[in-house]
Amino acid sequence: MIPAPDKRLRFDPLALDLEDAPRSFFRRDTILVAKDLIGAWFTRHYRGAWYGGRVVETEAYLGTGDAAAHSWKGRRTPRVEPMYGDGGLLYVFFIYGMHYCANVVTRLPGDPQAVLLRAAEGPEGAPVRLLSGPAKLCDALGVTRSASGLDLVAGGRFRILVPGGRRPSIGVSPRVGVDYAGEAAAWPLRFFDRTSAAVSVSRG
DNA sequence: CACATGATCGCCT
DNA sequence: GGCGATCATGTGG
Repeated sequence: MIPAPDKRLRFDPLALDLEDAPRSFFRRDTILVAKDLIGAWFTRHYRGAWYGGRVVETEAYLGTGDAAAHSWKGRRTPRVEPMYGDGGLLYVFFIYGMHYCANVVTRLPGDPQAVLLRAAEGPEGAPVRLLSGPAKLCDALGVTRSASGLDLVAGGRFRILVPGGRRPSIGVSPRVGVDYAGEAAAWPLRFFDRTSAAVSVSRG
């Protein structure tokens, strides 16, 4: 069973003019998806109510040629399997013995790329830093291993809702915590909302 | 089977 | 900016 989300993340999607991102949104180029997820809402439907936050920080993981990606060199294990699925799946992994991180799978089946959700802003009234980090985001929304592989598109419990119109000003930097990845550690694949106070670490 | 390590965080200095 | 908490996962024997 998936843990309950933090009550402070409850919100009303109807008040925000949001719509479900379609499959085609996720099948696009991973860097484009990572940028377009800034400003989108990562949401969870739980016991008749909606919970979630507006994504303000992401990282692109580019698949078999990216030394920082779990699918580097085609590595394919039960854990990583959702990355090999269709764009729009959720990929959750456990790290450091105590934390989970959530990724949105991109591209087509067999092309294991994804976008890590690093930080979000909760609805009005929620503590500013409640979702400011990939593990905190998962903790607050109740995202655990059992959510890995779920489809974000099929009208299920977890969804990505995108706003119309205006786009935030987006900053770019290298990814966090991937120093081991050689040349790939310097690639500019972290994206964030320049105006958000909820961005997890320094603003490169 | 055993072991090394990590897409982290918060607390300490 | 260093460190400990704490364990699934992958790799190698």
